[in-house]
Order: sequence, then structure tokens, then C-alpha cells
Amino acid sequence: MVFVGKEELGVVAGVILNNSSHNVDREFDYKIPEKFIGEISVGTRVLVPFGRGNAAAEGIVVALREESEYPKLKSVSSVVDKEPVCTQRQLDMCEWIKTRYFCSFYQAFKLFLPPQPGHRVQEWVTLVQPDGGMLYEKGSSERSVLEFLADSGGCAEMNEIYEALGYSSLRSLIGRLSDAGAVTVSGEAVDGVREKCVRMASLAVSVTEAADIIEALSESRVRARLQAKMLSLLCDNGSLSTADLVSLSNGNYAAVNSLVKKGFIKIETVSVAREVYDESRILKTDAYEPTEEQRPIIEYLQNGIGSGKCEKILLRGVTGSGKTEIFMQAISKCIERGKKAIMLVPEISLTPQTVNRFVGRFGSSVAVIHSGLSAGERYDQWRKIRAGEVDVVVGARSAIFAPFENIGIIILDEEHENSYKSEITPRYHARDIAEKLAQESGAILLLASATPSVSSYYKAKSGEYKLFEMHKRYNENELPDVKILDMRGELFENKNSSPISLYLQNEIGKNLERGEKTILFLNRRGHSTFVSCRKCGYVMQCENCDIAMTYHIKVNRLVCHYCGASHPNVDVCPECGSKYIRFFGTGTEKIEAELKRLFPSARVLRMDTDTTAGKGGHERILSRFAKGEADILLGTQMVTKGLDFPDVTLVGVLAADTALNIDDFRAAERSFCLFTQVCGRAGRGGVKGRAVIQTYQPQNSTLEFAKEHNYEGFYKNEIEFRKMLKYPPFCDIISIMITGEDEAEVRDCIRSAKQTVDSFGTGEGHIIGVLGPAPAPVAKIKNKFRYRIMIKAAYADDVHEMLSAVRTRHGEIRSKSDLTIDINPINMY
DNA sequence: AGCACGCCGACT
DNA sequence: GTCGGCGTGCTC
Repeated sequence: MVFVGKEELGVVAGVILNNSSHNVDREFDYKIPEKFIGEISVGTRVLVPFGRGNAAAEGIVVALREESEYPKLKSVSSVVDKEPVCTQRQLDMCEWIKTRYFCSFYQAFKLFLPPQPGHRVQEWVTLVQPDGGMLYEKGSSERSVLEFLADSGGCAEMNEIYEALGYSSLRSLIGRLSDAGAVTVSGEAVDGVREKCVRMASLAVSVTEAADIIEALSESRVRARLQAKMLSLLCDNGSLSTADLVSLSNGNYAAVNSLVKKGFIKIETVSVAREVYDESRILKTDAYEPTEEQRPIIEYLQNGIGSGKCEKILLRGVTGSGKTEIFMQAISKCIERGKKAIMLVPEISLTPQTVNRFVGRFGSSVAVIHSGLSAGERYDQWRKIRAGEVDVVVGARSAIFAPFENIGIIILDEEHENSYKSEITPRYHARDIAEKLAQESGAILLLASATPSVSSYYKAKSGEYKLFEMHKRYNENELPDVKILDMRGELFENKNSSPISLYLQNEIGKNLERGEKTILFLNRRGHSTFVSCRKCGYVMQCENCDIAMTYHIKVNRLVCHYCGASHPNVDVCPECGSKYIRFFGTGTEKIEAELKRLFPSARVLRMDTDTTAGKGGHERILSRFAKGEADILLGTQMVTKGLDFPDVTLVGVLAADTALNIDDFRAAERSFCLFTQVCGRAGRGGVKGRAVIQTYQPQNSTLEFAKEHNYEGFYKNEIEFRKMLKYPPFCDIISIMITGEDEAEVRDCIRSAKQTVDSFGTGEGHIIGVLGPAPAPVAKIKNKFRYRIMIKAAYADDVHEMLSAVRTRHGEIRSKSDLTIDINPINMY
């Protein structure tokens, strides 16, 4: 028994395993051997023997106790972490996430750690008696394993043996050998990501002694002169990394070693944090005097921070109204009160510019987390946060899990953004997590957007959130004039078959003449959205997905935008053999070609997933545009965010209809945001901008509201529609999806899920409606069939029992198909 | 998830 | 008569 503080800690650990299976997703008790007592606490990862084969499994200790109700305990076999990697508070949150999003405990737990590629458990089998094999018959599998081990130097990894010998029941075989005392099995957790280490050299003698040594060495031959130079470098700099020492002296490592041998210098290995920004190159900024609109909001936030009372606030401020300054002054106060701040930004907006603004204000007390960082960089950011070295985290969705305690404020900028919702298990929404976290920490939750989500604005209007609004653009720039262009007359009246209307062509021409910049937006990449045979009507489809393939002219290939598969373009129809292949639909590549044709001298930059691949791809294109290397920026969604370009005076939305007509109840909301955002890019820096939205449904009310920059009007209209048809925020939508390669099995599973749903009836009125089962709109992706049931429930929490039952039932069937439950999914395909 | 136990068909 | 199929239950 060991004593930590006043608390008496037990010798039994409650461990939850890293096992996604629902059946074993619970606590298992293990004895803590004498040698590990004191090393293991709640929040430490351990390896334990699990199952009949005693496979080494990783698990997280969630409880320590005196004794177990279970009589025959196995023992913890090794300890993974020197220190606990999470707190009790975080473990409680895991439980909450597990319940709410129907993932396993360990999947939730992993959210709180930096991603660790290469982290795995190895099982080592070691030969005990070198001649033990003699006990077994020649040719027996036991004998083969022992011989293999002897050949491998007496020790091998379980997988290695399996791959070499291929026995299907290797584990039980090893188990028998272990019982017989011929081998031992041990587990080891290996890490792909480690601390970065640097060897630092410093003087082992005093500076005066060094001076004498330098003099003596300088008088000797060539090589010793190098040593003298190194010594004098160290005299000047105190200590240097061995690499710097070698490069600064223009020398080599032999000289360094020689100095060590002579005892003049000493070398220590120190771990260093990988830096993700260079503070010295970022201009320091100070808070500025807030405007009349900003002041009351800043004051309100500053008064609330540190009160220990959770408060939820929605800030609606038009683009350019100075929201960021409000965030920074609030964070400033938060730090002053000794509390931590989390600043969430959509991944796509997390540019060096964004980071620089925060680092410029808060210096090195900022940690940054986003997907562009290497695993090592993320790990170091995580360690810095955990060690309490920073006060502010700026990051994308996953930064909400930063290992902070004592949080004062959580900010979600662009709170309407879809990227806050995770589309992989655990399918959490950062806004929900933030709300829960703010509640538990007694922190301020600040949601901000120019076009808040309908749900959040509704909550603000009904008093759940406090609402602040800002209507003035900071530099008093006017919002652009928006023209809704009716494309219906284009072909027959204007005899124009180009996807760019004559009006827009004319406007682009004017901009080119005046040397002003243009942004064109089209929500489809590639050249043609589908390719089909004019003779038989066959549409080129992906072999693995139930989706038409997109033609990409640059590589002359057909590409599937769902699974990424591609194959060479076809000349003849694979179905009927005719040569009449035709390309339909318009993507960014086709527009690029069209612009070349219409304006041969214009410099066009295309920005989509294809041109921004790789690290810093966005940045590269945006900065080229900012530097004036192009006249027209053409791209998908990504041109609507990011840098501000002062000389953009014209924005064109080429096909508004693709956004307006998506089969999703949020189509209007998304379109409104999109158009508002993209139009907001026109006209900064004094010149009034123009925006042109091309559409075949000019009477559409969403377009009208976007034209007028009328969020309130849009909201009133939209909330009525949602209320009438019972859509969020008046309900939660739950998707139950089965995916698998065997279509018949997938159908069986979804039917059984439907039976379970039906058996709950309307769940005392909690269930508003059930749709399906039916194939999902994209019925197959990557060779997996997808069947789905959609449920509308007043509150997702109220139907938890029913969903739980669906999952339990699916577990009982033991099918190879997967079940996914998604609360308020973003993608409806 | 794995793995063992257990009860029914085609093989020496 | 046995070898091996995968249905069912358990894992601290």
C-alpha cells in the first residue's frame, strides 16, 4: 500500500481497454504489482494481459481501489506513461462523449492526446531454454517456433513469428510454450513520436582556463587550431549545439570528440520543443482603442471572465467589424486573471496570418494546433500546454481537447462553420464540447460569426445565449452592390453558351482594363462533372462508388471525388462501343479554360483541392494573388475565406444553383452564408465592390436576402420554414447507418435496426418521425454499401435508450458490417 | 475484437 | 470413426 498525500491508494486498477468492440468497452480490474505501486495513477496508460491468450492490450487506468469484487485478477504488465496523460475531469468528459456520440471510451480518450502515428503495442516472445525445443518432436509447430526463436537470436515479435510461420492459432501455441516454461511473453508500447533531442556542448573548464588552452592549441598544428576555434566560440556563446559548433567553426565532429576526450568541453543531451512559429519575426502589437460598437462588448466580456459563472454569448458582427480585437482584449483579461483561453478557428482560416495576430499580441504564451503540423510538432504543442507554459491555444476543432485546467474563456470564431463537426468517429461537434467544457469550468463561451447558424441565432433570440451585434465595418467600407443575374435568357436571348454570362464577362473586362482584381467562385472542381455516351446514355461511374466520375483535363483522367480512384479518360463508350463521348457540367478547370479563351492576356490563378495539395498549398496561392501575380482568382469554397485582398472589386458566383438545390434542409442556410461571405470579399480599401450572382432561379428568396445583406430577414424566413417542417433547431436529426461490402448483410442489419427502432414506438412522443431504411443518396462508397435510417427526435438525449438498443442489437448479430450513429450529421449523402 | 468451447457434415 | 465448419459465450 502506498500513500500519496492523505489519500490512500489501492492496489487494484480499473482499466478500460483500447478495444473498439462494444462488448468489452467497460472497466476491467487488474492487480498493481509491487514494483509499479506509485507509478500508476488515474490517467496513466498501462499494458495488461487480456483474454484467454493473454494478448498484451493497452488500456487507461480510470480508477484505483483497495480491492476487487472479481476474485482472480491478472496483473498490470507494464506502464506506458511516466506521468498520467489525462485528468479525472477529462476522463469524466470521455464518459460523456462516449454516451452522447456512441463511440467507445478509448476512442473518446484518444481525443485528449496528440495523434501518435506509429504508436503500437509490440508483443515480444523470448526463448527461456535454448535447448527447450528438444522436448518437442521434430517438425511439430512447437519445435518450429522454438527453432525460429533460436535463429532470431532468442527473441522475436509475435507478428514476426506469425508472418514467418503463418500458424493461425499462434497465440495459443505460444501460451502453451509459456506454460511449459519454454518461452516468456512481454508487451511493450512503442512510440513513433518522441521528444526531439539536441546535444549541447559547453565548456568543462573556466573561461580563463579556456583562454590559456586556446593559446596553447593555436600555436600547434592545423587540426588543433580548429579545436581552438571551437573553444573560443563556446567562450563567446556559453553553449552551442554540436551541430552549430561544427558549422560555425567550419569544422567536423572529430574535433568535437577530441575536445570531449581531453576534458575541455562537456556534452549534454537536452530535449527541445519543436517551434511552430518564429516569435522573433512577428511584429508585436498592442490593444487599440475600441470603437463605440466594440467597447460595451469588450467590457461585458472582461467583467464576466473569472467570475466562475458560465455564460454563453453569441456575437454577430459583419465581416470587418473588428471581432478579432474583441477576442484578443477578452483573452488579455483572461490571462490577467490567471486563467487560460481556447480560441477555435475553422481549419481553413488557420493561416499564418491568423496565428501571427495572436502571437503578435500574446507572444510565446500561444500554442497552435492544426492539421498542418507534423506529429512531432503537435506533440510538443500538447506538452507545452500540459506543462502550463502557455495561456492561449489557437487551433482547429480538436484544440477544444487541449490539456488545460482553469479555463476562463472559450471562443469559436465562424461558429456556423461545418468543419467544427467531426465526420469521423467520435462524431462530435466542437460547439457541443465547448458548451459542456464552459459549463464545467465556469467559463465564458463566445460564439462569433457574420452569419451565425440558424440554431445558434435561435438560441440567442430565445435567451439561451446572450446576443451582441455589430453592424459597422471597421474602416467604414460599404458592402458591395450585388446583382442577381438571370441566366435563363443567356443561351436563347444573348446567344451565349458560355458558363460566364455576357454581363459578367463585361464586368471582368472592365476590371482587367482598370487593373483591379476579380474573384470567381464555383463549387465544383475538375473539368466536367460527368461524362456520358450520347448514343446509349451510359454515364462513366466509379467502380467502387455509386457516383459519376469527374473529368480532369490536366491529367486527362476520370476521377472519383469520393474515393479518389482515377483511370484514363475513355475514347469509346465501354458499354456500346460508340465514339460519341460527351462531357457535361462545369468545374473550375473548364472555367479556367473559358477565361483563357475570353481573356487571353489575363493572369488566372485556380485554387481548389487539386492545386492546393501539399503543405502550405493554400498559402502559396493566396500569397501569390495578394502579391498581384494574377488578375483573377478562380476557385471553390476555399476562395471565400482566408486573406483579405484590398484591390478585389469584383466577385462572381458562377453557379448559385448548385448550392441552392442541394437536397438538405440546410441548403438555404449554407447558400446564404456562402454568398454573403464571397460577396463580402469585394470592395475593401475605399472602392465600393460589385458582386454578380449567376442563377437560373433569380426569384429565390435566399438570393434576395443575400443581395440585401439582410441576415435578420433571412433568419426570420428560415426559422419559420424550420418550425413548420420540424427541422433543427426544433428537433435533432439522427442518422443510423450500416455500411459493409456484403449488400444482403447490410440490408439485414438495417432491417433489424429498424425493428428495434419500431419496438420503441414513438418513445412517449420523443420521436417525431422515422425515414427509411433506404440506401443513402450515395449508395456505395469504396465498395461499401450504405443503408440508412433517419430519425427526427425532439431531443437526441431522449431517444438515447432506443439508440443504445440499436447498437446492442447490432453487436449481437456479429455481422461484418459497421453501424454508425450520427447526431445531427453535416453531410447527408 | 479475438479466442475457445461445442455440436453437426465430408473424409481417411 | 475423426477433422473442421462457424454459432455462442467470455474476457478482470
